[in-house]
Amino acid sequence: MAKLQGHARNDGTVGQPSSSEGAGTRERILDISLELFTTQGYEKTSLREIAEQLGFSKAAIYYHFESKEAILMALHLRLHALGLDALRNINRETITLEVWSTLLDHLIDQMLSHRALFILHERNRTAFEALHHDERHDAEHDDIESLFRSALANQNIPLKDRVRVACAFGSVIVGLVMTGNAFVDVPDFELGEMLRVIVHDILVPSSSE
Amino acid sequence: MAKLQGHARNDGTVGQPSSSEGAGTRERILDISLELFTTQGYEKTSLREIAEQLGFSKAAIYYHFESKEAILMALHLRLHALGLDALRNINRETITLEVWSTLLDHLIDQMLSHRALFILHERNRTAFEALHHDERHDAEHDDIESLFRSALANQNIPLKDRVRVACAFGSVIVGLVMTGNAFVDVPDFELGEMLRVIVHDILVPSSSE
DNA sequence: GTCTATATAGGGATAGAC
DNA sequence: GTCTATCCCTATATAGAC
Repeated sequence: MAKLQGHARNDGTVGQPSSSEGAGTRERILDISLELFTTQGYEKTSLREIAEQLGFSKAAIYYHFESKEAILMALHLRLHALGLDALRNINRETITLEVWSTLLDHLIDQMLSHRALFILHERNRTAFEALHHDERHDAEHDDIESLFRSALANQNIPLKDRVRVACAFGSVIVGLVMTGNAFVDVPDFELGEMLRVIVHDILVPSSSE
Repeated sequence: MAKLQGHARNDGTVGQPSSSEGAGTRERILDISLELFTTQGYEKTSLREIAEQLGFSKAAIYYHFESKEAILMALHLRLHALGLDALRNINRETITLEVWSTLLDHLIDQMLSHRALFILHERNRTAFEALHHDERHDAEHDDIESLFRSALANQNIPLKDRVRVACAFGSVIVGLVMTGNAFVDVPDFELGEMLRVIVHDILVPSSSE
């Protein structure tokens, strides 16, 4: 687990091919894996299958990645690399529904631009959770999910509001990643606008109080 | 796949132990599997692991189930066995947002009573989808998911409404199964009421038109 | 109905040639 | 940077004793 391979880069560098251009094989591996992990699931996808689609042998993958898990980790880091710092640097104690509304607006944009990544995460929860347990990727693992989870557990926020935040989050998730191909014809901008309106309806409700 | 084993029941019978009371080993297997499949994922869970928790050997499971897949199928049938016929017998062409609201009310009740089953399904999408492809369990496979999916693709319903249905569905899913243990302290009835209110807010919005 | 023992296959991973 | 060949392990599933 901790042993680093000779010349492979296992860190989160999004990098170009190191010396001469090798057409970014590393990125091709990640792209194919992203697709297969999403459709078949992480565990059901074998390295042989990935290599097959790439046109070369299974063992070649090990030049680029230390292990199968490392591929998933790299995809995980792609998610982290999205500009979600805005979401992480908020004060979790004094947060209001209006702030959540703004955050979800940003999140909708990110999800529209990187739908495939979010779908991967959605459909491989257990695999990603196993990642967290194995390798502590420094500090507190701060993806968007856990940000929301911590908010949902925050006793300072009234329960009713927390449930609404959860539902707003769920609306975005389902609207963008869980519907399969139901809304593929709809332009991203249009779909995003609709979701923003609905999120607003959830967080600033007409009924009650 | 098609070969039936000697004395095992591979159909959907929820049945009691056949002859003398064997304490319903079949159901015990399903309960343990439900738990392990949910926490670790279907693929990551081995029959040895299941047997271990049951206190007997791996091979014994094969007396009760033809295969590992058959266990998942049996759990799938538990979902089917929930009284969701009301949802299936609706007219999909002339359905309105009000009708959807009613259906979701029922769904919330079902999810509250059988949370574990829905969580299992949520976290093992790919495994369940593989089931559908392998074995055509007669007729059109009519679980709740596909009911919603067909509604989301129904061109007779305005796009805006379809997106709202998706979000309402998503709110219920996330509120009940995707939040982990965030709302475990909240009594089912209270949580259900909150969700019903929010679903109403989504489907009968204050903003727009 | 549960056991032990075994067959068989496939997975991840490594060594070393090119 | 990719290959072939191989190791080792674990998984599902079967056979047959008790």
